[in-house]
Amino acid sequence: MERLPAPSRTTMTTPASHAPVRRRAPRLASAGVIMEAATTLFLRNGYLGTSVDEIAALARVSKQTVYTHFADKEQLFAEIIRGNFGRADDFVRAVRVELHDPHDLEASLKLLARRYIATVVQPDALHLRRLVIAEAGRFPDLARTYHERVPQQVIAALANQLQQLADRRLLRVDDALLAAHHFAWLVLGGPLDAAMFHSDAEMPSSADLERQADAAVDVFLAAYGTRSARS
Amino acid sequence: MERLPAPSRTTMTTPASHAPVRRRAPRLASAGVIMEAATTLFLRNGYLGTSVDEIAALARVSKQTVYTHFADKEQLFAEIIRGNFGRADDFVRAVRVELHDPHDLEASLKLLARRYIATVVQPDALHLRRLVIAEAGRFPDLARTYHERVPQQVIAALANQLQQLADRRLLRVDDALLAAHHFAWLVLGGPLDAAMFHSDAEMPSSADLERQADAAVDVFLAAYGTRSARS
DNA sequence: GTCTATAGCAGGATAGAC
DNA sequence: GTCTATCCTGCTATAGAC
Repeated sequence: MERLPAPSRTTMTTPASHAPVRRRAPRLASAGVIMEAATTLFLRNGYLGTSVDEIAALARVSKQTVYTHFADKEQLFAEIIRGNFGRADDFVRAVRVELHDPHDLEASLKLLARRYIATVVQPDALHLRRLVIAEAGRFPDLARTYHERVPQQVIAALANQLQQLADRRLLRVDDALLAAHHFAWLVLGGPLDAAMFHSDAEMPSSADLERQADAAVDVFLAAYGTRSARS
Repeated sequence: MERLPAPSRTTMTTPASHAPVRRRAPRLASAGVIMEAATTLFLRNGYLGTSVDEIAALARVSKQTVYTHFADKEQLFAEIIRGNFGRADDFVRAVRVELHDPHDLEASLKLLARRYIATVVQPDALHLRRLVIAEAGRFPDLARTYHERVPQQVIAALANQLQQLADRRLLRVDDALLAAHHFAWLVLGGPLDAAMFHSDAEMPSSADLERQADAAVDVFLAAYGTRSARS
């Protein structure tokens, strides 16, 4: 068995660090280390591509210790995915703050668009997305729940704010949820699609992504803005 | 070992049935049957989730026969993915035909938008997409090439036609490739994202998808149309 | 709770007969 | 080219000592 390097003891035991974390009894130290190791390996090699032996080795515990904390490999996997349900919370907050009472709506949308892309094409977020999609056949409930709790939460928050802006006549929006989808996919579509198929190394430059973010907002405002600002 | 049902002898030996098919020597019958079986299983259960035993059983050949036709499991997988590079050809042709000299541009775009969604959320196309993304880590070159040859071909064809329409002053387009991305993701974003996370059964209704297609085109034309047609 | 050791089986790939 | 039989490795999960 290959000897794996010691796990970097970063603080990620419970990614959803805000929200009312009512996660049963406080797990012992080793459980956290195991989850950390398993997260790394599942994200890198997928569910079937990761063995419990590897997880134990990376966590520097025996395989049996893994099985005392988690009933089986499936449960460990599910718990890891559920532990990431809060992953978009920071960005959701940013949406609410930035669009609550914007002085310059176009500037606020462009800022959010850039941050939206940055949040989503972050390697961990990308690999998590790939993983959940890859295992949607094996874990259909988990995939559906993840979708509702993470990406759809962002869309819902956007829809909320767009509706408020429409109420104040700062946007012309009929269907706020639809408009939120249009914003999201104008902004994310290109970068996210490319990122899903490419390895981490071959991402577009930040400058390029920012130009795409701005262009997406221009299109969004052409359709939904109150004053057409295109040349 | 579970006895699998006989493969439905449909015609899919070489999905890219048009294009200059220069696929070395004409393979023997069994190779086609094996690829057909392997395609079914890879799409359903993923690369690691599919065993060569299962493929052989579904193809009704012995495992050794699989290995006489394909060097190993990886090569069989790669050949199957490459066999799907022509998957978008029909839609690409439709783009060229429909936007070549449209009498009613809005109607043509809405027709294409509906067909675009239908093409992409088709179960086989969806599972293939999931599969390629899931294995992007294990087969990075294959994933990149697939992306260039299939989804990006569609975008490129769209960009071409949008540029021609812009030359004829039927659209206002600066960057045709960017505009094509905007069209693509306004149309596909919502449905495709939902489909990637959900099982086949829980797709939105066709009527719903058509309304989304129309709404996406409305937004596209608000930004890129020559006469703003929104109320 | 943690370890070492192992059961029990399925995986990819090959040998050798026909 | 196709088969049956087999090798050997690696997998999930458990037993049993401490």
